[in-house]
Amino acid sequence: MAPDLPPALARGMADLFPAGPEDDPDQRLTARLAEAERQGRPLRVKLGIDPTGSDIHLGHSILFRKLRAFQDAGHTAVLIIGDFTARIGDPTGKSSTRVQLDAAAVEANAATYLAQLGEGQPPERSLLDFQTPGRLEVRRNAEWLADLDLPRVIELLGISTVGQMLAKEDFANRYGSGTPISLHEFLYPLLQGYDSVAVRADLELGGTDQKFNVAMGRDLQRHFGQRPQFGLLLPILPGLDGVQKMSKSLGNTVGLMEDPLSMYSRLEKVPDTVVADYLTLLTDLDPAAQPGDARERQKAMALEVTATRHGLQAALQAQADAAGLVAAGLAGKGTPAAAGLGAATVPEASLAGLAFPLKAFYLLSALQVCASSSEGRRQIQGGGVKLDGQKLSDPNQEFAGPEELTGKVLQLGKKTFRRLVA
RNA sequence: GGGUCGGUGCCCGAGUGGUUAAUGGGGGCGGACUGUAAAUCCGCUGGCUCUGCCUACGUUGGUUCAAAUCCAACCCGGCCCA
Repeated sequence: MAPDLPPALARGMADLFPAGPEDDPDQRLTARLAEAERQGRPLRVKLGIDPTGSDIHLGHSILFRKLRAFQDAGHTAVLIIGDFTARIGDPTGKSSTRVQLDAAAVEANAATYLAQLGEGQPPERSLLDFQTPGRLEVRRNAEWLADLDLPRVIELLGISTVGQMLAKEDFANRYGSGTPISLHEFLYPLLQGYDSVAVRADLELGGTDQKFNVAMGRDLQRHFGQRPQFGLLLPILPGLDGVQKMSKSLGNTVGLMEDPLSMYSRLEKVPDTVVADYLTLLTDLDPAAQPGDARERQKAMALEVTATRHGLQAALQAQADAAGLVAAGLAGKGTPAAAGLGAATVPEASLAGLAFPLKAFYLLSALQVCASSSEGRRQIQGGGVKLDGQKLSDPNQEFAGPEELTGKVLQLGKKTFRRLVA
């Protein structure tokens, strides 16, 4: 690793390659940075995302934060939206009409991604700098992948070998365990690598699981007569369980768009073992300078991460509310200070449009606090539902009209709250 | 293409004609406990404004009073052979 990479760029880094002689701009990122500065040319820093879902979570955000660090250092972020790769990446055979539908969904996802990254927002309030001229280039890879002709595809396939592909950890695992691997999946690393060729990347960012693909980009660039890119890899952020990676399908994520209270209260109970990682990867604080007490360290981390998204004011309010809820809970009686909760931190739920009289379990599903009315029924029977601190016991309890509920706080478990409004 | 084994609820995995949304584990949710955590213990874990009614064991048909369990075709996958 280069010891002299600026701290903002080096922070949290898991791997940087190649790492050859210190003065070789093709072998050493610091030398390339120095060269770029001499030439007055920003580096082109590539980050690819596949718009396969609609929510960005903190696990994704560490890469965007790093990309932002390069923007702030004066370089050009090349954000590649994998609208083409996201489509072909789907599991086995979809009909062509299905592919068309997917294209629309992919485009919709891409739009929500950009919005979550802060498109249209001033730089200080968004994850990426969308406004400073020359700092951001958003590209879609269908631009150059959709029209690849067969000869070119065959050329790409010729650059790698089955042996190389099977050396990739993911493929090796699946092959070894008898899990299917479709042939087109072999094309994936090649297409991602071709993205680097298309945008003439100097550097690609990715998680450590991307090493193979980033390295493939280097091979392809060399094949097409370009200077191979560097690869800067960041760790995979552990999820809220502290064990597995943060991933939506594992349900251990914190969404970028979550309200301050839920963001804070989920973060402050993350396992001690990952607090340092979160501090390093999600904030600019010095982990070593944090409180020695484990609980205090959790709180400091949760506060700071929440503040990076919602501002310090909202984060402090969320912290106070979370503490208030706990205090009320420990007191073991009465409302968890429904009135004391900061209005901004408790999401509102509208009663408008509901048909009265309605039963308690139906309220839960109608407000989408529970996934189904059956689940609502079970939660009430399980004693997990409170209205203004009063435990509900009968799922069939009826409310005659909205006035019985308006202004009250509906609570499911310890961390889901809805302020009922007309 | 041939042979063979297999496709069960969020995941893994029992079940091989007949009370029952379908053993068990994981995960998830709720409760107790606690540092709002971990560990542990308990409950829940298909849907429906639900004392009942629906839909479920790859798909479609068939046999039977009765099928996830038997038969046929088809779809999908692993392994071996080509």
